[in-house]
Amino acid sequence: MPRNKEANQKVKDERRDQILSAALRLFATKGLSATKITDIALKSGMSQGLIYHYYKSKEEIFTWLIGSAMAKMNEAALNLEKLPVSAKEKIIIALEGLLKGFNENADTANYYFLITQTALSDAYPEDAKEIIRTQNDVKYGVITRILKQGQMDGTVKDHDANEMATLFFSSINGLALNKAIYGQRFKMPDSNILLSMFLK
Amino acid sequence: MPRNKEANQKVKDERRDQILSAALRLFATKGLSATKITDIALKSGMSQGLIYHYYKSKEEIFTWLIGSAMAKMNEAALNLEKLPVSAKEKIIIALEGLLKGFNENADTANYYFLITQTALSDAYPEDAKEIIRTQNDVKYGVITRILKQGQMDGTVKDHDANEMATLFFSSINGLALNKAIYGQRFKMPDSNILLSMFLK
DNA sequence: GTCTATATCCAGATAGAC
DNA sequence: GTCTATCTGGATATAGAC
Repeated sequence: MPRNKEANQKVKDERRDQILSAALRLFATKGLSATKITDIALKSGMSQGLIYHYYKSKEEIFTWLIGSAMAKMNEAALNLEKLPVSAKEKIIIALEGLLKGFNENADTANYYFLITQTALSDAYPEDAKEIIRTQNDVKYGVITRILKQGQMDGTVKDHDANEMATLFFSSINGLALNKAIYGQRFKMPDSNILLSMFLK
Repeated sequence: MPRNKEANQKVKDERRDQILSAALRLFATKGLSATKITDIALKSGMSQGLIYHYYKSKEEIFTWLIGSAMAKMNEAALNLEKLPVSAKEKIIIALEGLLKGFNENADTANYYFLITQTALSDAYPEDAKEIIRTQNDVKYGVITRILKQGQMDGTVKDHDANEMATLFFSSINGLALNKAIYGQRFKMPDSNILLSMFLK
């Protein structure tokens, strides 16, 4: 019995992951409202009914995705801040890492779009919006602090750091959306062009 | 009789405009699928039934909006290209005009978001997607040509012009989305920061 | 032209068999 | 745990009165 319990738990986790990964792509390409539970069931290879065995509702799946996306992003941002390198280096690493992520893993761009949609739209679950509202400024804070540090050591341009951070994420977001739209056909621009906004 | 005909036509046009302007805001904040015809009716102050007197379906309203948005943008782009000023000046005018537009007219940002959504999502009308597919490269073409001209006269940086154009619109799009999300609370960054990506 | 009432359909969620 | 069948609500679109 205790043995089976573990095995069962593993199956359960796998199922939940299947659902999440199918849902992520569907939500990103169709939006929450236009994604039907049957779509998710079809794509994850199970019946509609079974979905409800693992999640209470479509909204719950959605909110779960947003929560884990924000958690991953914030973790990455905080790890970046702790790296034992200069501010300038951190900015280069961040930017190149993000662009590379978009190229190598389609889900990365999808997560970005999901977050944008959710923040913008009234039609998304309130608790998902709440997660974004409370957690979005973590990564903004990290980049702003790094930029300010770079200004102190003279490697970063002397524009307003908050405005630069806004442009940092606006541009990244814009690129993510382009990537999500055009997929393989989208050629990521050279990171040096973007860097020239921030670095002296 | 011929007199009334004109008056009637005017009322009809006004009604159609009311519907379009209500629909634009709703589509931009909720997405196509989550926007109900009753929402549009409520916001434009008429009954559901009447909407169908002016438009065949929700999708038709949507496609109409996309068409007019693309037409306006392309017209603006082509006018920009014809201005009797230097390439550098054109880039400055374009960027500052866009940022100003986002600040002064909320609909501008909404149009951008609508277009992004439509390009990305399978759940949007095929003819709307087609409009974007065929017309989106007009403005890309304009900016790319201006950038190349600026490279020839030595005022624009020597990165790949296509990549710079991509970054131009990605950044603009990202800012438009931020504006659409945060409205008044969003402070547009100084255009000089963005310009530093392109100008020497 | 405009409204109210309604037919029709479709999707979310549940129930119950295996 | 998984499926099929079904309940139920809500949204699109239409019909018909004024």
